[in-house]
Amino acid sequence: MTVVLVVDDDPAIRRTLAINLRARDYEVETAGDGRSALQAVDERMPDVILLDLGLPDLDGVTVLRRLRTFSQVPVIVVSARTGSDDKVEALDLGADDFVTKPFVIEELLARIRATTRRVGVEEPALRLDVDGLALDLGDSRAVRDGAEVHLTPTEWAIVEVLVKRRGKLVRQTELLHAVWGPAYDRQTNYLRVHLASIRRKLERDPAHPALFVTEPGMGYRFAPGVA
Amino acid sequence: MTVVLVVDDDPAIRRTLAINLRARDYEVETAGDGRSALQAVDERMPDVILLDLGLPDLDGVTVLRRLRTFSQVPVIVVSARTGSDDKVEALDLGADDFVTKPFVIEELLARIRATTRRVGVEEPALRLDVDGLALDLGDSRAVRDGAEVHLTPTEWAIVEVLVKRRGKLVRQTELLHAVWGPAYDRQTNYLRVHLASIRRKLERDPAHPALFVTEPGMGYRFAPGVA
DNA sequence: AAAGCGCGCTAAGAACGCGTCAAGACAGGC
DNA sequence: GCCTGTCTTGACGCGTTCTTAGCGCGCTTT
Repeated sequence: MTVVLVVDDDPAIRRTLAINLRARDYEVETAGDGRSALQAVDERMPDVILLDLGLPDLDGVTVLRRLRTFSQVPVIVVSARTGSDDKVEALDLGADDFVTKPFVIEELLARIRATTRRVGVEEPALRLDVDGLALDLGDSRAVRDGAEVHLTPTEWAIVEVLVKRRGKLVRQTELLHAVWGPAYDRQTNYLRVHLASIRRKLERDPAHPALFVTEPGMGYRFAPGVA
Repeated sequence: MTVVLVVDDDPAIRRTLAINLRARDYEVETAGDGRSALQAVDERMPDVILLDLGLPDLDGVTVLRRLRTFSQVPVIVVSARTGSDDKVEALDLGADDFVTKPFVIEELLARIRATTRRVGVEEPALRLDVDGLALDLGDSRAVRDGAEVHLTPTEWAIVEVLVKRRGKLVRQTELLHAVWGPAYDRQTNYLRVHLASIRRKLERDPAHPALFVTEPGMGYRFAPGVA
């Protein structure tokens, strides 16, 4: 699980970020000033830090400088300062990215993903862990109840499409088009056969699928957590 | 010397960036469209790419997608598109940063420094020692159970790609592209033959590979420690 | 109630992918 | 010019995966 440390003196921003991050399956730690931020880095070893520059005790720049004396953890500065001087300073002190307030949450999340990807941290977007099933699309690995399961290329192709749109209905023609190409729009029996083997490997009870659900007449849906 | 590839359809921007970068002792290569950009990556192996999204032939997003099928080189998107959707898309496709035009040159330079610094930090994975096998990518030396083993240039090229992405699946087309070039995408038999000799030299039991694992239909994976 | 449809399931043959071997091509060094 | 090491190319066998067809069940339609 990826741990994000949010450092900001404004409780409202801490809360907003925490909610959005937790909704994306990040684990969130918060700090309201520089000292507790540095302490939190020591204790929690976060995978990425969102750092505001305007802190009550230490300047954000100072926090960054001290941090870099003992840790290489990725830092994304989130600040109201828009001047390029501030950006240059922060980046040269070891920050990995610089986002100005007000920010669009989607963009910040994408920048977190980009940064963690570069550093090699596992992304929650590509990793997922529900109901005893662990899937890693980036690594192409699947683990059911602790045991590694082998999926064939076609099975992976189907699983990827469904998982990337988790919760949403994917029509049969869409799946066929994505996996086999436009010419196979009508080969719904392909799906029946391969979904059967996918369920046999990934479902807890293949006879009563809880994860890879059929919507009769429409398509399939990856519905985790809708127990 | 750090090589920067500047991809933009506007000659004025190419020139401006080239002048500024050369003044900072970067080596600069330029490209005005997507195809020549991808070609330049193959030929010059740049350390960082500045990529405009509005190109005359291929969309910048397409360039990025294709690029990521064979190279992990850092990409900073430099675009006039300011929408957060564009940013999210580019970042999730594998871009490392996103700068909007017009940009302050100092900030762009700082972002280049930040990106290259981050990539340089994780490099020292050049030596490794697992399961009786010692590899030194810098020296191109391999030692199996105390005895020095000789690898051919092609074998080294393959091993390097796999080891640098240890644990991750590397697709056959990626390997072929990285080792033989874009024209050899289909020559999967090259891989079969060379992987055989790599295993004969590096695996403890070449008949049952534990390190250089095949993922049928997908690619290969260097998976140390997954005993 | 019967017919039609869509889906899950199974099993078989066909097709594919991989590892292996061996022979030929090629280049560099002596 | 020959020798050595390397890379390419083709062929074969084996195991896996995909395709295809057929059957049964449950739901919807007529």
